[in-house]
Amino acid sequence: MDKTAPRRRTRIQTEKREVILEAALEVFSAQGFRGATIDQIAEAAGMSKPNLLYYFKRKEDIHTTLIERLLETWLAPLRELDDVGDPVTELRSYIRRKLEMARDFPRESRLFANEILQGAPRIMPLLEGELKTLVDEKAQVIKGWMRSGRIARTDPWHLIFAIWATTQHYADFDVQVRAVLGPDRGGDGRFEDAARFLEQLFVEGLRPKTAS
Amino acid sequence: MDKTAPRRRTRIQTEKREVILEAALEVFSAQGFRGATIDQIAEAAGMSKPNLLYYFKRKEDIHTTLIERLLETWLAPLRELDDVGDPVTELRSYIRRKLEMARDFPRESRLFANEILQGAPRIMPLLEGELKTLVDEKAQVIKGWMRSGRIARTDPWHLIFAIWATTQHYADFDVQVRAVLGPDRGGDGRFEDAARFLEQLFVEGLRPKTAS
DNA sequence: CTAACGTTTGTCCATTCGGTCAAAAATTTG
DNA sequence: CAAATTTTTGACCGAATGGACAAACGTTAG
Repeated sequence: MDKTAPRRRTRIQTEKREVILEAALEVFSAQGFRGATIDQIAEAAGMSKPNLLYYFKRKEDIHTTLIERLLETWLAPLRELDDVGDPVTELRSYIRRKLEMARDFPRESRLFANEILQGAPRIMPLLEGELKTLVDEKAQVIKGWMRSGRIARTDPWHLIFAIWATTQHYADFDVQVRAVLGPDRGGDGRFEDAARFLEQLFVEGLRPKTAS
Repeated sequence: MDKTAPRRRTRIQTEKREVILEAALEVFSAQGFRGATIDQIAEAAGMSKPNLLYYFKRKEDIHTTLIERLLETWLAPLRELDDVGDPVTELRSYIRRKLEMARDFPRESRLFANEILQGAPRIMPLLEGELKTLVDEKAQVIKGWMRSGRIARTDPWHLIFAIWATTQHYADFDVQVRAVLGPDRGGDGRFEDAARFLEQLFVEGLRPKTAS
């Protein structure tokens, strides 16, 4: 008679858990795990602390749920990187998708950055497992492109790092980007400027064109 | 008779403050400001908490001192970016210097990243002031190079962001880089691989060479 | 309607944390 | 050496924080 079987989730539970996760994303991404308090999350979710703890037993459970869910969304663009079609076009649209994610989901990006910065205590296994596997796989695809001479020979792993770094920079270091660009250039247009720049950088580099 | 004049600093004070700052860098960079506790810093510095508080009245004072000091070191490579000499060489060595800083001072990089991620609450003025001024100035230098056709025309500000992002990535996301590269490729050689890759990326991009 | 189950809240608790303070110990100075 | 000053420490404090709990309140199915 194993009564520990996980009970079916109620409608209210489903909804409230969602509200909590949304609020927690806001707070965790801005304050980090230790910086965030349950009270802050509860207030952002519009409920009392004990009520929140009814849906998630521990603070860490919220964080874990958030990160697990995030990782899938986060890696989706890389998963889509495909062997068919023109390599330069493929990479260009990967960069574009990643930049759009930095624009549309900056909180998720910062949540992830926070976790990695602290040494990834809660997701180390995922990095060494799922993530590494996926990157290795895609690195092979890129290597194929290089072997067939359709893009320049270089290190595929570091190429992927460079794409991650440059795109996520616009989410993680947003305040710095805005501060440096100033009120005018730092406005909404900054993502389009970034897109144009990154496209050129990754495709052409900085070497001047020897006349057109 | 203003007796509040700052007393001369003792030898012991000078030394102990240094020990504390070193310990605090270790702890702050790994835990963030809120995540770090005075006890942790005190222990890392080999002294009792009240003793530490004798040298720095408040936790925030340590952090502020650390960041102010850091910013100078951090911007030094950019300051050196000079108008004389070959632009590609200049940029290449800027990238190399920044990458060396990521390798040699990863804790400083993470301290800075933590601060920016949390919205730069303690250094916003510096970003909008000193930092912006410097970047604007160097952007003009780069623009000059572009006008004279010695490097390709593109956005100098986003170019600087890209250099920051790609180099600091190896400090801030170190655990992820190691996890993905695995034990062999993630060893000491990863910075040289990164250097080679970044040089090629920024200079040539990915477009395949049209036969040599 | 009512019993069973799900949800919410007020209260409470132990721990941690930043910081204080007075007194002891060590060091410097005359 | 002795007085003055600096350094160190143990004990302590109030506030914040993660979490427990039982009682009250709502909802729903028979």
